[in-house]
Amino acid sequence: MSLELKDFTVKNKVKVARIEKGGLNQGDLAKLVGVTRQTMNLIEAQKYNPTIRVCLLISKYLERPLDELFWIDD
Amino acid sequence: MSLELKDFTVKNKVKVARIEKGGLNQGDLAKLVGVTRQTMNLIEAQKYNPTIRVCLLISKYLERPLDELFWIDD
DNA sequence: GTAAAAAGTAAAATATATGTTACAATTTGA
DNA sequence: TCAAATTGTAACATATATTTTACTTTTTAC
Repeated sequence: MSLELKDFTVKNKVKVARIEKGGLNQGDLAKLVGVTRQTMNLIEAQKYNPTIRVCLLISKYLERPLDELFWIDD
Repeated sequence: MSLELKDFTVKNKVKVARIEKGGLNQGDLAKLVGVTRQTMNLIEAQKYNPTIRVCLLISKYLERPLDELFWIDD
């Protein structure tokens, strides 16, 4: 059984970055980005693999580069 | 009718970056990343919105930062 | 010029990101 | 403390990313 795409778990520091930004809760960020709070919760919990569009909007509103917010360790 | 998520079109320069890397065709890159050639074709044609995992792997194999490869114009 | 390779594309099926609703657990501030 | 705000989570529904198969068009190399 070879290495599958899903073996590369995407890690992120969205939660840390959001809190460092200050005064922004999950619901606020979700609303800015245009997803539900539940989706933002799952992203912060690293439970799945968002689309680049959502990531770009998170990057924009948290004012952090994509490469700083999302990575895979290999 | 307010602004929807889908109004933010994701742009990318994957095709340019792949060709600049040299000696890598769509099929090669697709195989490295672990998606089909058709998916890579649609991504390069900017027909849709890939997941961050696929983007991270493209970034890795093309040796370009995410922020350089993908963006939204607003 | 022509054959082979690469790229573009499309329809139908499948996997999964995201939404909706609802409730429980935890944290925060008075 | 205790109530309110925030966060975690779960089942089910929906939208869409990705696959599969297959064919056409364009590019490349001889």
